[in-house]
Amino acid sequence: MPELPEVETARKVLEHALDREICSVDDNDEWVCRPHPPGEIARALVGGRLTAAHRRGKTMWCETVDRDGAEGPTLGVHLGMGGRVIVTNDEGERVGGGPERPDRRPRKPEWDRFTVDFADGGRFRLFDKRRLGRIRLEPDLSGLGPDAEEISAADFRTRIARSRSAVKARLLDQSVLAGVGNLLADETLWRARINPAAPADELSRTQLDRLYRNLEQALQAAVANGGVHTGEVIEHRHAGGHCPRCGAEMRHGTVGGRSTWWCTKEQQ
DNA sequence: AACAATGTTCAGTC
DNA sequence: GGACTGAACATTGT
Repeated sequence: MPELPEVETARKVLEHALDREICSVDDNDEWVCRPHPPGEIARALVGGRLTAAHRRGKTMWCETVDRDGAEGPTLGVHLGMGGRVIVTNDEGERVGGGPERPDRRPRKPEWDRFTVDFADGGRFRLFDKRRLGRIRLEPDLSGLGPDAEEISAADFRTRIARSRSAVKARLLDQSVLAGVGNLLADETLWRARINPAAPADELSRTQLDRLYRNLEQALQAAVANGGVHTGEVIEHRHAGGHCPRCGAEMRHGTVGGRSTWWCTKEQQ
């Protein structure tokens, strides 16, 4: 489920993995750790420590130091479509909370795509059934726009409206602003009563400001309530669903290459 | 059985 | 260069 709110939760979990000596690293999943060959990330980290956990949009990265305390490489962590960060103590108990979803099915060990073991017996792992998450050294953040939680109204307006593309495609474009995913985009557009397919450069100043306000509100609500799936329109995104405000039918289509639902009456 | 799913990236095309 | 499409990744759920 990771969009900005979930990734921020994961970042906080990751903070529990800081300042502990790294004694071994399993980086053998060549897909998740690409382009690094197995062992490369391990060599870069073993003996050192993670010292800070940052986030911009859906991308996280840790600062590191080596065994002598000198600056080490940054470690990029991306959850992809369904990855989770899990940190445990020396008794295997979860620390730092995070999604409390009890596992209904037994967890296969191979779903741990990357693990860092600490000298104190603790462990950090990227748990990711779908293998769409990613770990890499020195991740390139230059292609990311400003974080959706931090962008100003004025910056938001200019960046979104700079193109003819559908406004939803602009919201999803991580180089325009970072952190909005498919569900949050639908929730935001529904709250703002704007058609997802509307050309971004044809939105009025009023609409852009309404979009901005509703993005910030949807973001706050998602953080407070535990994730983007708690959005007001999310449970109505299905065939036969109705708008929870006006009762009109919800319509489905593809916008910006992603599955999209909108209210036929309020989002014309 | 077929198809869609919260994300990114890359190749190909217009 | 910009924008769009489809594929790839592996698994689950409808």
